[in-house]
Amino acid sequence: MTDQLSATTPSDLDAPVAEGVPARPIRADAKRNYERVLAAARLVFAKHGGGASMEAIAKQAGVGVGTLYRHFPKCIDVVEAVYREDVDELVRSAEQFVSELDPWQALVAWLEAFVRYASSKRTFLSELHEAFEKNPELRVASRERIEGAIGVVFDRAQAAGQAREDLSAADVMQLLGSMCMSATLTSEQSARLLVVIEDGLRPPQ
Amino acid sequence: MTDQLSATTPSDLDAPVAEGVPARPIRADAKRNYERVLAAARLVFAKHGGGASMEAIAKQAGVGVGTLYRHFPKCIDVVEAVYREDVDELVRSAEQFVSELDPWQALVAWLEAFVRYASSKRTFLSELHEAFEKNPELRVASRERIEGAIGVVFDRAQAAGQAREDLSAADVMQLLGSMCMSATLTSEQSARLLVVIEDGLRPPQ
DNA sequence: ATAGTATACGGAGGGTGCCTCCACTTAGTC
DNA sequence: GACTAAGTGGAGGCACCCTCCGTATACTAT
Repeated sequence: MTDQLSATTPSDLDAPVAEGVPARPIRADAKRNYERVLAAARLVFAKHGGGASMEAIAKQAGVGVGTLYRHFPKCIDVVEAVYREDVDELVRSAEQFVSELDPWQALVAWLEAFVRYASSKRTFLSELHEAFEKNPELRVASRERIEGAIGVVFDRAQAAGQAREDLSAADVMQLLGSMCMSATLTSEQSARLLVVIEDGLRPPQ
Repeated sequence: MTDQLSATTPSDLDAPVAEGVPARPIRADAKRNYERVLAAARLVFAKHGGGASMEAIAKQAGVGVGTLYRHFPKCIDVVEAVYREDVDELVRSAEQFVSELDPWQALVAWLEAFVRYASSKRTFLSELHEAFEKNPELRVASRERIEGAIGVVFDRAQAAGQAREDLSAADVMQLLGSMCMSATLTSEQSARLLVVIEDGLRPPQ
């Protein structure tokens, strides 16, 4: 019983498999419901934490549980899909900042986006952990994607002489990531520490 | 922790614990069942992973679920109690190794015990994470106790000139702990890496 | 348009797990 | 031995995950 939707990102939804046999396109209502469920899940997770029930998500999305399970065979698949979207968002925001802001501002903006992203995962850690356990590829792939995103922003700032040269993007990731993972971090504290990190990233005078 | 019972349910409704005249002692059958449950839980967790059901644990222990819940009001409390015992064991083994082995052998023996301990947590991580989330004190206290244990062993090895001087026990803990936390570590790999670490801890020639 | 069909939908219900409740039993005390 | 607080067991309530299948609907071919 394999379900193609479960492990795909929304961008894959509209294209049939380009493999000779012309599969039917995804039905419009199915695509709509998939997106509604995902949006609902994000909302419910934000409100009730990662332990929210499938019934609650289905209700919020205005669909039956059967529909929900059609798109996400297992409970944990919803968590995974939301997380993948969040990582997408983080990657996309890096590109956006690079195109709109000057190198230093883009770096700061992205670091702040990262802290926001990480803090939205605080109520969620157990479930995310479970998702990583079930599917180790998710952890590795996500880390790579995030490192790629910060790489773009950070290298650009370095190239512009606005970030110190003796660090790599991976270093910054390590520093910020582990800070955000700490179980006792408050949002005020993270704001203060982020300033410290930002100042520390400037080239030494 | 010398008294396991008092640590699990500190919120007793008992009369004010006046030093001299204690309330009734814990009944023999209650104590016996507490220990049977804990032993059963360890067994079941080892066999079925941390997601084992309370019913399974009660059955393995040969008690009713009511009894189980009397001792451990919440499911996660069982996880926590087992974990606390494991940390105890780790601390005790440090003392034992120090008293029985020479400084270097004791260090190696303890590092191996730690890797064993950590690997027994592999099937358990989500639940442990949840326990930490519910009770942050557990994480901090356990870390301190473990660092205390390795401190004894490592400092002794340093004092005997059998471990390099430019490291602290916390450094060793950091190195080994994060190695063991990696989600993709196999037991063969951990054995190989442990040898690397052990050799690296020797004083430079 | 219309008919035909693969696809998708909904939600009742099966199965399981956490936890509560309380009638019964028992260890410890007098 | 009688008394009583402490402890026990397990039926049952509730919530949750997931399956199943009758019904509805979006697409396709004509």
